[in-house]
Amino acid sequence: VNTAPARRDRYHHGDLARALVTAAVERARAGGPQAVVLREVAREVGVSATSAYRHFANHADLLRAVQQRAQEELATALLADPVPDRTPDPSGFGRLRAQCRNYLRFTQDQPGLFRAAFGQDASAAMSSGSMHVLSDTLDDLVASGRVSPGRRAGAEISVWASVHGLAELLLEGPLSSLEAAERGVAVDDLLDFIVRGLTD
Amino acid sequence: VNTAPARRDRYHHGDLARALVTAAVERARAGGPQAVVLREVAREVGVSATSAYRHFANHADLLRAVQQRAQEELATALLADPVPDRTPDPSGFGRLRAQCRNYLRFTQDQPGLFRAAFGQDASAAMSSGSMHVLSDTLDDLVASGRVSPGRRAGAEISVWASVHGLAELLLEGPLSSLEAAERGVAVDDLLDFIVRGLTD
DNA sequence: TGTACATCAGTGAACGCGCGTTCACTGATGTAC
DNA sequence: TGTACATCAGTGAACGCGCGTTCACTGATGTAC
Repeated sequence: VNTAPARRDRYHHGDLARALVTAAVERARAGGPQAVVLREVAREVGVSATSAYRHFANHADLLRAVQQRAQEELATALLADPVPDRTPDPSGFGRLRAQCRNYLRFTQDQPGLFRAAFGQDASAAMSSGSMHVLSDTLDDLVASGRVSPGRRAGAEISVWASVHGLAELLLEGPLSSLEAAERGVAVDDLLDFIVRGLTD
Repeated sequence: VNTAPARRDRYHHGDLARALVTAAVERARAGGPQAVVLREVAREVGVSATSAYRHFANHADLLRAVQQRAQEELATALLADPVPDRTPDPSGFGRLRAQCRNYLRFTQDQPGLFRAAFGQDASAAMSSGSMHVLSDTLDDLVASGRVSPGRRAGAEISVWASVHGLAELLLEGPLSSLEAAERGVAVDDLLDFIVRGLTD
């Protein structure tokens, strides 16, 4: 797309590794992991394609860096408070619901990054971001007595799976043809479904 | 892989379209949608690459046929009875559980086909297989009084999302590093989670 | 303060790859008469 | 029953593409003395 190489004043870039990752992330944001083309990324930064090999072993290595950044951005997005004026939360599940909504919102708003975050070999995410966010919230629900300890075990996996699955189905799966209103209903239904699954 | 072209006795193949799809499906089974290489598929069938264009508009068209077959195979797999000697089913949710297990089993046993079924533009699946199977089972659960009518609305989407999500996370997502035993626990937890989500 | 030199970070040209697709074509088939 | 001919289903050679990666290289930097 942007074929014209960027200008650069100094021969040495100074922070080329970071610049390449940033450009690569923006490409992924716009077009998913497939859009992370090494030569194109270098071109955008205004550097020869070869120079990337001073900082990354190969293309897959660059993609791994993008994946990590995408996962971080997703985890950060989960923590956003979607409700400006905090509504009352009698059930106590408001925070969990908000995080699930944020997850689904992120996948809709940033499909490219979402794809990049969970592409190819995403095993590294196990110990990272989104999982911990959900775990913490579930821990608090147990602490406040909303969720019984017996329901806690493995709950983050079930919750995560539910949300992740709906995201996939809506994004490019069989539910991608749903209208906005239908999507909203599906999301609302799923949130209720999740809360019921955590209680009795 | 198999570079040697197949032999053929007659000039006209007779059923080339079907033969190409079958070969393409087997490639997808082995290596996912990316393994469906038009030239390679033609080679395996023992036919020039050009001949494929007598039966498919282009590569994407062939891939669509593969996708459809993969979806059919998944839907069929859902109906398999995984328990040879039928265990008693006091809760009445045995059939739903079995179908969910079958879904997850299919994604583990046939990752390539699963990827092919839900690749790129899978919107066609909306009206097809897996969805209907789940819907029918849920309808029966309502009919037999196991699930209240109020819980029925949109339930297939929530159930499907849960199962599909766990499949994704286990397959190439962040949970791909789980051992077999841990996977089993995650699946069992999810099934309980789903049943609870459907009831109260 | 000046200089030699190892090291680091960049360059441009080139390669091989194998794909999807198009082209002008030829062999086989089946139907009208 | 035989034959002309339109149509269908196949062929092989060729093209353009743009990628990731390697190569031998050059410019800039910083440190030891």
